[in-house]
Amino acid sequence: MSAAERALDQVLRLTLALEQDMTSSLARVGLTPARSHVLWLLVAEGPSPQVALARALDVTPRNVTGLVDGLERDGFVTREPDPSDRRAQRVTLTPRGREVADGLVAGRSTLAAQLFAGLSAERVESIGSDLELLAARVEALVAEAAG
Amino acid sequence: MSAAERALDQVLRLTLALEQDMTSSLARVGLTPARSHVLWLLVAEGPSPQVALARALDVTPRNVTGLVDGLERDGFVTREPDPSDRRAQRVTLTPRGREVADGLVAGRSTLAAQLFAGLSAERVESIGSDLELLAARVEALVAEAAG
DNA sequence: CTTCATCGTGTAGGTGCTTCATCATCTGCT
DNA sequence: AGCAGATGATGAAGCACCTACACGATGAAG
Repeated sequence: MSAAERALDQVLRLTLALEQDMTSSLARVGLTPARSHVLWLLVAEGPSPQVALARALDVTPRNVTGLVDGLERDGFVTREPDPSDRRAQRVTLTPRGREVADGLVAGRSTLAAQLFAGLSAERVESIGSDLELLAARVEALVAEAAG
Repeated sequence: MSAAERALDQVLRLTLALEQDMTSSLARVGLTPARSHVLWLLVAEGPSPQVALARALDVTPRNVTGLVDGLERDGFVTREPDPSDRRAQRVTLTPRGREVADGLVAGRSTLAAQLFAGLSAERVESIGSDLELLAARVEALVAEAAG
């Protein structure tokens, strides 16, 4: 097995472990990965119509309806009429939703700190740019495959 | 945003892109990620009882039943009686299944080569060990959370 | 030979995703 | 103003992946 294949294996191992870690962390606060993405967006963008969420998440609007259904049922968001478009539903964080969403942001910082603890700033920067290169290459492959 | 957070963002970006790339590649040969894992195992381990697959995949045996149902329906595997245990079903690759599974192995090599093309051997090794460190740390977090 | 563990699967259900159809509303063009 | 077509959200139907629980069949150990 080549060095590149070994490195790829480590990437896959990392992705698998990260997914497990994030899924279990989210479950502890009553969230799933997909629903947490919605909260994340709402923190970043503020109250948004569902179609905007669908575009940002790269999923169908129908799917956002379902995700928001779950978040609404669990008290994280509410649907409110959009003042500028009577067709649209503006999804808005409840106080509890904002609390949990802020926890997500904090959790991300904590995870970053744990992952790179004890590494010099230069090392972290270097790892970051390596990862950026890899990510860009995979994205290019995806774009190529799609186009 | 700290350097660590920026690096973590690149990890997440990489995982997202990789998932998209792999999912679409697999779809082209009529496979889903979960079903491809089963094929991958069958290549590595040879014909296996379903309970062994469940343990290796870290999912419930019931789930393996469903995955094998799909693979069987699509002609990738067959269920055969286990000669040493009449309760067990030995899952075996069909010729077509083996062909596709060999393609998966080849695809992984190709992807590794594309990802690390143009990088020196030392650089690839270095990236690999960085990734290994990160993966180990995340796995430690997962184990801690589970325990 | 009885008891207990194990293998696979039926049933039921939750989540995430899709396509297609539909209704209400918005928008641009005449 | 009025109409045609685009757009926002959702119902219906369906697939993939996963779970827990229950059960029948078989294995293994006393």
